[in-house]
Amino acid sequence: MLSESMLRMTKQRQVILEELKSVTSHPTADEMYEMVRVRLPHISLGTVYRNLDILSDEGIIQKLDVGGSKKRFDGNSAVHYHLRCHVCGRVDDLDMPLLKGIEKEAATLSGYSVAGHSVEVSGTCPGCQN
Amino acid sequence: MLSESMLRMTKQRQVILEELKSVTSHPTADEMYEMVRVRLPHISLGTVYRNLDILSDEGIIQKLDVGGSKKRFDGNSAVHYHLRCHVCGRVDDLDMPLLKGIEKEAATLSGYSVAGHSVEVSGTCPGCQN
DNA sequence: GTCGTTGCAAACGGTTTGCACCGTC
DNA sequence: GACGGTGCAAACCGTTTGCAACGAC
Repeated sequence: MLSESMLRMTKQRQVILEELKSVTSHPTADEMYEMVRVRLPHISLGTVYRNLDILSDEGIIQKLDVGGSKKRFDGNSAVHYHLRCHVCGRVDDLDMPLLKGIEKEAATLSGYSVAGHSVEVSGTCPGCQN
Repeated sequence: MLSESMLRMTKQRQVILEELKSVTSHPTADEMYEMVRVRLPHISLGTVYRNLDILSDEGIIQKLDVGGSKKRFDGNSAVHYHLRCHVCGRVDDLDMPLLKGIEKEAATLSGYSVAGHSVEVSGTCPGCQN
């Protein structure tokens, strides 16, 4: 696609992408900043934000709008559900089959032109249950 | 419960609750502020935020953590799903039966102590489809 | 050489908070 | 009259943006 041909692979963009792909957690922008700074100590937080935005616009990564005030990022661009711990805030993948019928049902009920759906289960993660 | 006995029903709190219960939309805090100002022109935005927080802590209303940067509030405290228009940002109720099995399934798969779940369908609302 | 990208710092938008006064219980 | 609630404004926090220098193509 057109926008792809304009994407320059800078050192910063490459490291951000590699670091995100290397973890199965769902880091926030400032967690990504800390991870990337190990390899690129002079990178700025603004650059991290800009690249995470660009990479998610391209569909290479996912920007998650789960509960909580901070957005999180997911190196896995496939649709899948999430679990969120309301004690420590961590977000885990929920490896469950997708609810296939829900989008068509929602479209019929509401008249919306449906583009997607998300499911978030909240609770206490094993580590926070003591 | 203890906290309930300490709740004072001020004019501001009462009007905020009445206005939220009177609409089926899911207003943001500043939309609530505008709605309430019709009846209480001198109310402050901070008071609106404080009361919305208190009322949702009491379980009288719901604070919605749906996609988008602003939190929204729902006078209907029963669990239900939502639709969000990614063009105009409006949030509608999705009147669908709850997915009963999903919490138990998630708990089994993840080891989480599950407290709840949410489903959000996104797309374009009828009004934004032209 | 062009033009997208970077680092920096300042600005932004939504929300929270400290304070002195006010009004409900 | 005690003490929770209010209005106001300043602070806060995550995120975005303007700008001049930089570097990938």
